[in-house]
Amino acid sequence: MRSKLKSIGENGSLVFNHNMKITQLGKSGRIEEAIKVFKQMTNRNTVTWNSMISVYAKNSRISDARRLFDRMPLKNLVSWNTMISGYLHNDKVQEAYELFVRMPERDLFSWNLMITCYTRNGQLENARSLFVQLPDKGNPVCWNSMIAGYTKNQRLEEARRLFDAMPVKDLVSWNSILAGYTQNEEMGLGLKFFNDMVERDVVSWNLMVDGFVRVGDLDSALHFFQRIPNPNVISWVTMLSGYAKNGQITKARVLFDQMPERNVVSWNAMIAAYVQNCQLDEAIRVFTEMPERNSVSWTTMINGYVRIGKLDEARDLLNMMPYKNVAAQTAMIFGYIQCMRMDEAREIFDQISSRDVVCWNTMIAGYAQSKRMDEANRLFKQMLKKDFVSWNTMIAGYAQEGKMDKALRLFEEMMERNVVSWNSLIAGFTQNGLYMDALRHFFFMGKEGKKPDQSTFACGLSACANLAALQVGKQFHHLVVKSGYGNDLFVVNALITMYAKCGRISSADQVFKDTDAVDIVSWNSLIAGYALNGYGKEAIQLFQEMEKNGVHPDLVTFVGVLSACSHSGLIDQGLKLFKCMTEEYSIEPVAEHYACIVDLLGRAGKLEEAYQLVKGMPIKANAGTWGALLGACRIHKNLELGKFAAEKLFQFEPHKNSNYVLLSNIHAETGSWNEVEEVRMLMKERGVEKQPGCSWIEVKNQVHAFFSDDSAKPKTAAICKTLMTLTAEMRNRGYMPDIKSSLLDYR
DNA sequence: CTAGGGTTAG
Repeated sequence: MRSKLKSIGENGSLVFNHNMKITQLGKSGRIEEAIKVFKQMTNRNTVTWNSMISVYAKNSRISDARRLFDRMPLKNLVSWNTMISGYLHNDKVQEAYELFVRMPERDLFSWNLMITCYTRNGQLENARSLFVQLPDKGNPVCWNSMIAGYTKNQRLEEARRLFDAMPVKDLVSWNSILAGYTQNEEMGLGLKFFNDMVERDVVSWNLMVDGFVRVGDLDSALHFFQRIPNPNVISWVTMLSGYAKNGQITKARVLFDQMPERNVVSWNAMIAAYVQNCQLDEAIRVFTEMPERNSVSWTTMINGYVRIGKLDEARDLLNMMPYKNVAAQTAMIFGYIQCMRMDEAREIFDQISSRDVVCWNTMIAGYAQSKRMDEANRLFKQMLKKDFVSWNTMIAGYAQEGKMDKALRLFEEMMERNVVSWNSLIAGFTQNGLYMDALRHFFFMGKEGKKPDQSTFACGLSACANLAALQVGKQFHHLVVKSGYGNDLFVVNALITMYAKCGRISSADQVFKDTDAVDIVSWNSLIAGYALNGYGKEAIQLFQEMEKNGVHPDLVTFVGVLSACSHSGLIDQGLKLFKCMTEEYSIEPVAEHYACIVDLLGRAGKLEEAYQLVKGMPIKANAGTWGALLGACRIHKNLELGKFAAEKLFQFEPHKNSNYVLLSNIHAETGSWNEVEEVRMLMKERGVEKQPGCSWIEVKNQVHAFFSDDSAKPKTAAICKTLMTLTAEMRNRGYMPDIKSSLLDYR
């Protein structure tokens, strides 16, 4: 009897030990070893099965977990909860709910797992309705899950309302609200809340340190870190990575050396710190030194090599990695995409069995960047779970291809849109010259309650610039200041360009002067603005001022300053600057520079020289270059060279109406009417359509566009009548429109 | 063996 009991006891402790071993192996990702232990066990108990289910689930092998769950001999409540937890960790909301409904009895774990499952997948309304049904409201755990769900979705007010209504709050409740503030960069509110807390633990302190790191206030972060009564590994790692993110690698290393205890995360953080600062030699040294590595260690190293373009090293590491995971494989895919090695990227992608949304998005983005939208779309359609990034990548991809109809259709199919969705669409319209659509959607965005960010403003301003819509542009300016983007350089530079293109160079200048720290793009924008408005000398002065300020001009600067010379007829200056650009600044001229110089020489009557320059260009001439030459030929009525330039130009832009008009005008002005007819035939042959004449005016801060064939537009008749009255009035006052060119402009 | 707040990679 005694020995029998002893043997059961020994067996029991053996099972217990094996169960522990399975869990432990699962936690370090050594799933194959865990399976081996499980299979070798002769007497498994329910906990054994539950442990193995959990191990499978946490290593993204959810179908294996389910197979075990269905096969196990005796399920208890924990088995059901474990399986639901598995679905929670694998974002399978539907499957979790099916089990939740079917299970014989539920405890607080079951309820909380299901609620968390909903909140983690953004289904807050479903979570809420479960929470309402929850039988036991006395326990704070489900309340806390709801609060975290709301804060993670930026719904701080609703979180706060729940918090205030809680019958019993524990420290986690307090910390959840605090996390809402610190993680959403509301450090003013966060600090106040922290000070009001009657009790704090190390998590509260860590949240404060993390919050200050997020807003870039490292001094405050350090101040709080030093005041933590009992800092733990997480406190140290948070501070360390705070330094790393801000490029203070030395301080990060000092912290690492001072750490009283290190776990694998501390080592990983140090690797990440070196990777962020592109010190791969140091990173690999830490990687080699560390006592044990996990998948994050490997992924960080692979990503580090990818970042500096050392793909072979990255691939070697991936091959050496004992348990490859999606993140590491995705990092490798990303690397191949960056180097345009799409086939190798796809090969890895196809090998991955459990792809996550990041992996899919990376591959789709690769195809979008390579302008292979059909392949991107094929993958997009195969995706079961899409996030904002998936949709936004597709929208931006279509926009980049100029297929705004497809971009818009996807945008409208989206259930919910974020700022990036709006920005992708609006930027697409702007880049494709559909400025009115860009502005329209900017205002739709406001109606949907989405706040524009710096990128939205930059795109909107660019649309205003191209429409010369000064009044709307000014409104944008006010909105920009009100929204706190007045010092964002993308916005500032767009403002400069907007004012310049609207002919308000003094306003552009004012914006430039009012900005604390301008960059080279600001200088370039202002110089180009002066050039555009015919202020050649001022543009050159600004260029010299820029040099005095120690800002090195780039090729864009010279496009601006050279076009200033060509617009203002500063021929010698322009040629001198061109020489200076190549010789002193060693900037290789691009086609835009040549176009300016051709224009300059043309205006000076040096047509032959201009032609020789184009012929001698080391790079391929573009439409702008030939266009400049053609324009010069028109001024000097040089038919021979004009015809030649036009032929070249037609190769680039065979369907651009204005090129044909220009050539036709040369013929007409030299009296060659037969050739005028020939050009007309050529256009017909090539199917060149007259681009509808387009004009727009701003009335009461709204832009109204008119097209010459736009008779369908309501009120067009009325507008035309008014215009005729205006024209008559102008004529009465002695204005004679120049209709010479219009006569040649056949329809 | 299952749940709520804080760290490292994507």
